[in-house]
Amino acid sequence: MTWNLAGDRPIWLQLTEQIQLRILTGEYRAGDKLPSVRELAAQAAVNPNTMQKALTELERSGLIYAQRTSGRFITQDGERIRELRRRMAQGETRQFLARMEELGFSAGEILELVRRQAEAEEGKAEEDSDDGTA
Amino acid sequence: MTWNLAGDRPIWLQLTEQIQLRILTGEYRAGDKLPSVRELAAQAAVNPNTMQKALTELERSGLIYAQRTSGRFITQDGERIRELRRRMAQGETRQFLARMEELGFSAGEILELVRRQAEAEEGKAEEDSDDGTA
DNA sequence: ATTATTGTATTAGATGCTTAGTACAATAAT
DNA sequence: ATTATTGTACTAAGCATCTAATACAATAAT
Repeated sequence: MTWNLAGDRPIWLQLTEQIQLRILTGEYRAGDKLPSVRELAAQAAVNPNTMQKALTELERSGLIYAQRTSGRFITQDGERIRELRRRMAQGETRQFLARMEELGFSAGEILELVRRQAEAEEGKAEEDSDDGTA
Repeated sequence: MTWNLAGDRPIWLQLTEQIQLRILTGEYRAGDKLPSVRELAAQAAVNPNTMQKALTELERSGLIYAQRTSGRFITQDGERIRELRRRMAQGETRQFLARMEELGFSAGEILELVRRQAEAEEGKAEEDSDDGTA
């Protein structure tokens, strides 16, 4: 995964979300040591102050904690991480359904769209990993 | 539908999106006259300049057009509106799938979550409109 | 002809975000 | 003991957004 920052929202917020995503997906695992503020800032090509703000936000939510000079670490509480992942998925789904219903689609139509889009992507992925043989 | 403005993105952008949504859903119909800039700004409780910027953006995309002193109107091109609605739906679906797959869910799991969430909401809606009889 | 409405443009000020630069305290590494 | 690393804090400057206050031109309404 790479850092992907859009211009229409505060960067520190996007950093918070993306680091959280890395924790939820296991790219950063429970108990792991995070790179230092300066290192993360360099990776993401942002100012250390901005990264600092993002990390402070993640501490507030309890997902990471700081130790004065050893660095920052992911929480040991794996169940908390899995639970948050479940809640995120539910939130995304609820939000998606709400937006689609605002656009005037019924539950059945939405399911059909998701099914078709998923198939389309799967087909594309298979092509990408194809060796070209028939 | 009511004006719903969050603080983490430019207000003029959110206004653009929400007016567009009203056009796509038929709340504003093809050929309709829009309220004046000042009127819309008052409705949304924002500065007229901000609403002006939002409307200018919608003109750029061809969804509305301005007539010097008569006001602003929705495009007559109904097919264009329906086409944009289809594309929006596809975009939302693609984006949703991408986010869920980032979270590590398979196509099958995603479909199941959507199905369950849709049922949950349907049940809730029925309760809401229920007269209380068994 | 006069008035009101509408789109449009401009300037100024307040606020938040981001970067840049610097500094300090605590402690791990040597 | 000394040095390097780390989290943390602060100030200043640049920039975009938003609000506020006007102003002007075109034309619909009267």
